[in-house]
Amino acid sequence: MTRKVRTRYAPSPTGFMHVGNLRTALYEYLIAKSQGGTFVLRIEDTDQERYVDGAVDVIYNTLKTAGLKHDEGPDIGGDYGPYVQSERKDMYLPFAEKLIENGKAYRCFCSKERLEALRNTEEFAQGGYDRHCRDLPQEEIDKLLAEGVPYVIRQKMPLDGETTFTDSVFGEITAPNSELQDQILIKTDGYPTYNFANVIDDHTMGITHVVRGNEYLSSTPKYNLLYEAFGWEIPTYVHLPLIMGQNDDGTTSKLSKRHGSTGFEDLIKDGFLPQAIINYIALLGWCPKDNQEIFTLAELEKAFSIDGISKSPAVFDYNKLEWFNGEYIKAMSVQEFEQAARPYILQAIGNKPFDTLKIAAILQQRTTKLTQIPAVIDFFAQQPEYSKDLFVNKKSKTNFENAPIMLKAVYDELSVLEQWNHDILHDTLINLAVKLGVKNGTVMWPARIAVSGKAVTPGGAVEILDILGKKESLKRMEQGLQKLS
RNA sequence: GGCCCGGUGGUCAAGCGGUCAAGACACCGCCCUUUCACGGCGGUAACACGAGUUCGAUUCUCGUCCGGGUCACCA
Repeated sequence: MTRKVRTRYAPSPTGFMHVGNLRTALYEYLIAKSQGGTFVLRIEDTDQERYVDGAVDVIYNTLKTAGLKHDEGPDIGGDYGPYVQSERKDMYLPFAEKLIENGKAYRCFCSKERLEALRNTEEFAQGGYDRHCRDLPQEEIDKLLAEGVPYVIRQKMPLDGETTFTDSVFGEITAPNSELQDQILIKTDGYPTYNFANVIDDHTMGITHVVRGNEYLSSTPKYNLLYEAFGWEIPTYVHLPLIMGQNDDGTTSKLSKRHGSTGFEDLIKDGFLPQAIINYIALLGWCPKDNQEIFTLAELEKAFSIDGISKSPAVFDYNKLEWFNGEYIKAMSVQEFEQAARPYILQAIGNKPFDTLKIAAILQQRTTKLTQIPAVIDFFAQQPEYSKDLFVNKKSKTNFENAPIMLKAVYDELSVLEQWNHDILHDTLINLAVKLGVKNGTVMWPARIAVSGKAVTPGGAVEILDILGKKESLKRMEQGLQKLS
């Protein structure tokens, strides 16, 4: 009971890290870390046909950028290796054969053709495989074996009664055994099926908490029967509520690509920060005692507990993720933000020699997704076409009468400036407003419109002038004056 | 369809027999302000339904309805 906690993340290398999987990985990590346990990475590649080259790297990279450091795994080793299922291939068959000896499993020689034909019957729709080979006479088995007929090994399920197990999230769950099919344990290619390999690996690797998505809840009785058949200690099951996506018609279903970006990489490409993603999905299905929302990974490791996991599925909300992202962006130092934003800034300004740090500074407080950046600062690189109506603004008390006057005044003041920096620009313009006896906005607005050509910009007139530089600023103001005349 | 699970505002959610039913996102309004945003303040909005149990049900039980998951030599 006091065994040290060991959890495992066991993805198959498909080349794509779904946020549902990431969240599972996160929770396994947190369950282990919150109790001083060990987090293991195991690659489940028993499906040779689906194997994708380079997919394992996607897993490593994702875990790394997400900060989920595993304690044991294919790349770093450990006492329970190997950590790749294909490398453990030889250990599964003996376990299956032991089950045959105990009468808990049997060889099935049914051909794929027979199974295919069976599949189209009413009978199969009702109860699945007809257990044709379940009670084959020994001599028949020997004969088929001698002939070299390929076979699979199936689990012999109890025909009646029921199986009960306890899940630490969902509580006690009972299912009738008649629902359980004689599932395949070892395929004709000698590889174990996922379900079988999973049990063997989890046990031989000393996994104490089996954490996985709720979609496995209904197959858990089969797992339990396997553990019992071997006489092994049953692990603590932790089934996680599913992450759903909202469909166009208002219904929800398991989050998939039709709902938008669902891969970790995709989300990053969309401009989300790894830590924001982690923080958000941590709260999708789990709630801390005190309702705290912003968590560092380290804080999560402290606060996480299984009893805070909820039972009902959660809809993935891009809005809220974006809010988290904004919070993380605001919490960065300007330097950090500049670094994260740089590619997007450069995308907009190209090789123009603007100060990216200054641009980052005006961007930081109003950015919630890095991908928003290019569109809002495009005017730096090139003055957009704009209507002179922009010069009219009620709140700033500007109109076609005073706008040209203000702009000209600004132009005159700035054109004689020896130095060009934020503070000087700021003081000059504020003083100008005082001198003219108008509110700040009345001189700032026309200036900002003239140099940006946009009604909405990150930063005010002063910041933009500063970044643009004297020459470009004056040029744009001249054009603005022309437009107004 | 069988089996399993779930059902508190649009979304995430607290609640675990007695609350005016928290909080966050989104939305709306006001304030601040050289635009937008940020920030501050405030607002709209929920216990699926019906029976029980109980002095008292969002909370416990059952049924209904709705939603989801699962039924492969895929994981």
